[in-house]
Amino acid sequence: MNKESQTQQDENRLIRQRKEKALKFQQDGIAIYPNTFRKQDDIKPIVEKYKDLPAEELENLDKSFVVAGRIMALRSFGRVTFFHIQDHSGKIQVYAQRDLLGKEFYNQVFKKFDIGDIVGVKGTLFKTQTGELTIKADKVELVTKSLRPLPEKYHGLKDVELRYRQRYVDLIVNPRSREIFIKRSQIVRFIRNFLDQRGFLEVETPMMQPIPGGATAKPFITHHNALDMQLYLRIAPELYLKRLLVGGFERVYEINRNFRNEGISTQHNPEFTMLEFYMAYADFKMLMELTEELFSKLALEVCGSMKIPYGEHEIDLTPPWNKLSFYESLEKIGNLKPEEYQNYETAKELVKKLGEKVIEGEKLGKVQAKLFDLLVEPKLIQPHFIYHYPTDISPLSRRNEQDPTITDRFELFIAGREMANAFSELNDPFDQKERFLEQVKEKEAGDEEAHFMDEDYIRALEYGMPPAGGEGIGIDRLVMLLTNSPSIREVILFPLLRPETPSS
RNA sequence: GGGCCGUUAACUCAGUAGGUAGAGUAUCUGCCUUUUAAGCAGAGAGUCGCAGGUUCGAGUCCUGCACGGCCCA
Repeated sequence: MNKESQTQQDENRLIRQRKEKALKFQQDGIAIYPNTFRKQDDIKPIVEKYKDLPAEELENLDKSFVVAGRIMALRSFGRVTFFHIQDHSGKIQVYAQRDLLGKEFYNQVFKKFDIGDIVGVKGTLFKTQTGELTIKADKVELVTKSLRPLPEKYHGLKDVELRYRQRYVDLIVNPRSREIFIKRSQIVRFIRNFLDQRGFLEVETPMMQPIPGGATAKPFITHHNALDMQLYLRIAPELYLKRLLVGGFERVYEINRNFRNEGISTQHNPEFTMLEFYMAYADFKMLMELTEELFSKLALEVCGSMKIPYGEHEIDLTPPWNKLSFYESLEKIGNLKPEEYQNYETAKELVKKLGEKVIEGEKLGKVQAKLFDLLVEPKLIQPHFIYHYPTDISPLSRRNEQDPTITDRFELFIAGREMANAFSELNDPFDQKERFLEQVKEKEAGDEEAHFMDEDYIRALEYGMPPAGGEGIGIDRLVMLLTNSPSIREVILFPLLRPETPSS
């Protein structure tokens, strides 16, 4: 079905009526999409400033306001009409009286305005008998005609599919949705300030990479025509950011999209936003403190408290947070004995018993990570740093000085989910090369998520990268946490959906 | 990829035992100068997601498909 017939089929009586109405306006010389109205006031400041003023004082105010917004509700009484308009800041009631607007205008033009139309209003403030601050309109003019009816005023738009596909409608009618995205913006801004104040430089590194690296994940593949070259959408910016440490920038960060070619769930969207930052002359322990400070201050700023609700839980982000080594967590939270997780065969059996697959030739660290995912992660509701991950599953992390089989790395868990991943960076090119070679072996053995060899990255390390700590924080999950959202799709404006089919 | 659930008017939802499809909001026509989920009277509005099947008869039962949601992998 082509686009034209699809929109035609889409058309129902309500839309047809509105289109006819719009054409009639045009025939009568009333512009339906003029760009001449200039608003002077935001609604919210007016409401905040005057809503508590007594009626008599409002009468004597002698002040005119010029606002604009979308008509959200309309109550008409013959010669007088009440309606609410909504702008980006808030909502206010407007009172339109036939005798004030002129009989002909009121009957022939104003009464034909629809819910959803954007109008400009000029008028003075007063209070209705029920005490609501209201603008008495001297003038109402059409700014933009709306051709489609808005969802029901009381229940709003609930259908999640429609909310995601037509986010613009969701944003018009669901205040909760608007709040989430305003908060998201505040969160990102706060993080930028936080890092800027500490001397970090914001940078942008390639989203299209010839060798995808910095994480274990399946990449998207794309192609550049002029260069006739295969490219990958990045799975992480890590290796580029560390090249910048080699280049002499000692503190860098990037907030941008990563792309991972994996399933979709309440916690995964194929493209998602990640903060990564790198700090020279720092180690993973310093990053723990920095993370505690960032999250707790962020919660205080955005939610007004370090204790925040999430689903059925109350999460307390007040530092310091719980800290457990990876193995300790398997024992204390996963209730495993060392002999159960340290013995390769026993650990493998245990994973299978818990219903997960073990791939032939998988290393012990990977099997232990599966035990962790199954037995420990879901229980980490309050903030927990889990540190000293097996070297097997940490190909870019610095080895621990005492025990080379583990790394100076931590992950942060809140509400049963990974929120951050950080480590003292591996800056030894000899070791890094060996780790890459290990990864290549795993890749050849069939692990699609294993790292590629990145010769240029090794070359960069050979010039000398200062010792550093680096961390990645998933912004979407952080926003979920701070907005008490159960699904990642609630915090992404346009989550990936299959294309609309004409019949669905 | 697997399991469960959903898809009925523009929106939010009902729909009994398989017997011609309902409500509220929105829309249209009246009445109405302080309403606020305004009110009153009346009217119109549906390929019941799509395609098959069973049946005298399917929104309802069966199969497949599409889209979405939740859980699992």
